[in-house]
Amino acid sequence: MVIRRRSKPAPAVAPERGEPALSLQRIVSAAVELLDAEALGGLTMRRLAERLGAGTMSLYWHVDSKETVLDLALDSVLDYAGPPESQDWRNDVVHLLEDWRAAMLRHPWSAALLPRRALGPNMLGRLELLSRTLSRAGVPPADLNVAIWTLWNHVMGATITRGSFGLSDREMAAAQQRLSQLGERYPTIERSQLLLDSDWDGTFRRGLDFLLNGLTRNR
Amino acid sequence: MVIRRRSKPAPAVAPERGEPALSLQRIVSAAVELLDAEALGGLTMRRLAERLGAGTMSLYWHVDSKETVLDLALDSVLDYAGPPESQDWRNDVVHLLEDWRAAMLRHPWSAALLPRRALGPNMLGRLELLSRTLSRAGVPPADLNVAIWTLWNHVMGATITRGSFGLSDREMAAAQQRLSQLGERYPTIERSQLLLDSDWDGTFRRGLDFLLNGLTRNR
DNA sequence: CGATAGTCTCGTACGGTGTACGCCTCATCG
DNA sequence: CGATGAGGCGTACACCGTACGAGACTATCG
Repeated sequence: MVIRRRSKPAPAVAPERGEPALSLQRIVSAAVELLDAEALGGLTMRRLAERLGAGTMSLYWHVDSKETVLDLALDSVLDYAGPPESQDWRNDVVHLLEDWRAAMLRHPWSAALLPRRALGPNMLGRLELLSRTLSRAGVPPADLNVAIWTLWNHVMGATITRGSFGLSDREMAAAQQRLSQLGERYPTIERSQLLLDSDWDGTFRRGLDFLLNGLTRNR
Repeated sequence: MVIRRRSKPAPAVAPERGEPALSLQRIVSAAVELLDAEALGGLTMRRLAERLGAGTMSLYWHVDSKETVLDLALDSVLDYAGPPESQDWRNDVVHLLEDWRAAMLRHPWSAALLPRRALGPNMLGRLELLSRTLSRAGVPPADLNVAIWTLWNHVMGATITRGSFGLSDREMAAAQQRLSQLGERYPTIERSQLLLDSDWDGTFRRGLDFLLNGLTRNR
């Protein structure tokens, strides 16, 4: 009887012609695809390798650990080529932050990865750009860090909220239903249809306006 | 040779006299203790059971899955007996939100659990209270949801940021060091010592003021 | 040419995880 | 007494991340 090598399954994502079969870039982008398709729980080193047509342990030549893969995946989703610096700094800030939020909402798993300290180059690039723009707008250096973090907080909070609650209409309707059944315990938020009638994009935009007003008015 | 039952180890957390050995309450509070002591990765169904002096699978009589345990642990950390309604609604709001943030910072693992839709009774209670207070402050019903979510976003964002970046001085110094070595790529945030010189509590408070000003000024 | 030293791939194995399943004990009730 | 059901738990399974070391292939040097 002939023992034949188990044939390797064809990779779901073929390497570009002439490119190395495995590389950090290919690993990261395959990870993003897998996360997009199957959410956080779907990313497994084994499945990631399979998708690349490689052995599981081969990944570890390019990558320290699964944690690294996640950090890189998160950062890779945040690349940004902002608009050229315009005269209207406020427009620039709004654009930067709305794009930021949109990028994360495009990849719903990214919100869950936020609560880890991971400052990749793209994240830092965005912070740097935000910082420069605010400086240009006249925010004095002493207030700069406050301004940056406040805006960052707004983006992160809104992203997580939207990602957690804004997903499925069916689910939200069910939640609101449950809320109604709880009856008299939560009358106010039940009356305002907090879970159903929320305009997430508008809320983000209005909160942003309030913050920008406050941050720039008092010099 | 006598085969004797392996003696069960004494529980780290003894049941109250006359209370059932295992109960949802005891499970949840043991989970919180374990999370406090060993962070998210330290919570294991096996270790949780061991801590309670019970068999692992016994937990599943009271609880559907580990997910449930986490949801309950998160919510249990958020109970709140607010101050009696005072005349100063703004004070009430600030107190509620600062306590909210403080409660989560007291249990650093809680931030990582946020990005899951889990509206436990305590969470809902806080939302309800916030909603009532804002109503009392004169926020019209049409703006209520925007106001609630904006403030919620601020709390969540600030909590996650603080929990991620405000932890270890040593770590932050290292990060800022790395940032300096990256040299010319991020000059602005390097100059402002974004990672080191940040006043997290002050930032939270100031951002909150801006939001409250904006949310209540224009009716 | 052969030897040597990287660079990269990967099979095996280990200790851990969450939990499905079924058996056990025990209090209660008829 | 037997039946019932609540509650506890041991075993087993599939799956996870990854340590380890053996190989393949290439480049470099004597």
